[in-house]
Amino acid sequence: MTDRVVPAADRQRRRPTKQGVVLSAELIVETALRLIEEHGADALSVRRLGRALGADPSSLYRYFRHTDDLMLAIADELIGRTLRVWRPTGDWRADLRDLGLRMHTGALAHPRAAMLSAHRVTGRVHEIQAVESMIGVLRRAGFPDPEAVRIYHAFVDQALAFGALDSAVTALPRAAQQAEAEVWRDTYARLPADTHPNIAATARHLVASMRTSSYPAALDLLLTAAQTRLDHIRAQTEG
Amino acid sequence: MTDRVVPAADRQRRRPTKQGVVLSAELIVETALRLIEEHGADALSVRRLGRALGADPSSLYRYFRHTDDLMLAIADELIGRTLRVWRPTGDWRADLRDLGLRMHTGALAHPRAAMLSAHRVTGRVHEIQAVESMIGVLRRAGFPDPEAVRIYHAFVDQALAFGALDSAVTALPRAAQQAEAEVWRDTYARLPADTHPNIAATARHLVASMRTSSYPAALDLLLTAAQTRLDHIRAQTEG
DNA sequence: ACCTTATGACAACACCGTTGACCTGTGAAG
DNA sequence: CTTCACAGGTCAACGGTGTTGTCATAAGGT
Repeated sequence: MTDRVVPAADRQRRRPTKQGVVLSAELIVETALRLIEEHGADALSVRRLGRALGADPSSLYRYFRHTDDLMLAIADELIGRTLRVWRPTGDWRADLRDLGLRMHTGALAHPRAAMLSAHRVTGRVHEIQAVESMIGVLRRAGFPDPEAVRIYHAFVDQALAFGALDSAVTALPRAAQQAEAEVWRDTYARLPADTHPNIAATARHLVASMRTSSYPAALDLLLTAAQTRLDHIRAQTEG
Repeated sequence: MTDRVVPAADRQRRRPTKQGVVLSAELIVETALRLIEEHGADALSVRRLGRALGADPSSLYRYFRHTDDLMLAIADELIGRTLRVWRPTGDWRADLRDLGLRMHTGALAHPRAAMLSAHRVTGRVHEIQAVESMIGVLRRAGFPDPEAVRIYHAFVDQALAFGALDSAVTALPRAAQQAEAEVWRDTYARLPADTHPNIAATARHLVASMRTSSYPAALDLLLTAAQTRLDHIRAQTEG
């Protein structure tokens, strides 16, 4: 077999499956996303997806080389949805903050998909658009090219990494999730001051903080550091 | 079957396998870690682990309820190893930097375990020790309690999130991993300047940067922002 | 109306985690 | 010593997985 996949653009023979469904890459991706959200990340298998579509599992290999290919298509679709609602204003720091928060909440809206795709490079249209936009924001802000790339890399990976981490938490079974919250209240908050002075002194803040994601804080720290760097660069070029 | 697992402490009948190996939870964990290190993350399956140990795969279910159980045992072992080699010096920034990098490389040394445990709160001794140490470092540096907790939370989640993210990349099949590297060279680096000016202008830096983890950069940005915050706080309390 | 061929279907392969039933050596009790 | 309960190793099987070689057929261009 050389390659059973035909590029989406070249497809024309829209032949329905036995159950009357007309397949397409888009339909497959949509169905996969629905499957993941409704029945969990483990619900995504070629066979189950085929069943959900009303098609033989092997038919999907006419559209995607292998499951990994499909994962990338799903990831790109998610990127596209996030980017589509982002409206940059020209204020680099506010724009990046907005985008970061959107990426994070976007991931949390599809936790299982986010967990499976956060670490993938798709090289597809939506991702390319996103990269172009982000680097553009940084360069227009005045960051020299190497610095812009460095900060872009850290920024995007941090958004994806926290998105996946926080998604993993929400994907935990209800019981396990509640149990983890209780560990902070019942274990950490009760440690005696003589053996664990620092935890005891900050217990109240710990319990409060650990209930929520630290991503907004981490994002602000990253942007603050970038701002510092930018001020430094501007001072140098002026002086 | 009620439960085929017997607590490690209660075990006494040390019966060798057909191939003469005497099993134990420790031996299984060690062998699993070796397997991951030597043959990649996807080399770890119950069947392969059984083969590597010289035992029937189903024997392992006498020691661990299921694979997840085994993964957690492995993760627990890793936390211990990381913390055991950390020696704080008193310089808060250097100490946190050192710990962050150790956590990250510790995760990368055993990607599968890192991916499964990054988002879990164990409440066990090693974890508690780590929390106490980190918050202690920040408080001694002069951060007020709410600020110390905020930065601790962002710091530890960042280390865990990047550890898991980068682990996921290395856990990818060889082929997929190489394919991703090629996307930057063959797709991004070849985009024309008229449609994607920002990517075209920074292509060289992008290809170089994307080859490596952005965690060190992200960590330094976080620490820089923390330093800025600390300077600000000190100026206020002095003035 | 014909012919090509894209595309769907089928069957098979080699793997996976997990479990119920079985067998046997171990170690303690008599 | 011998006995004997049973921990712990083994076997075979189940239902799942991704993937591929082969075949059948309907769609579309000529």
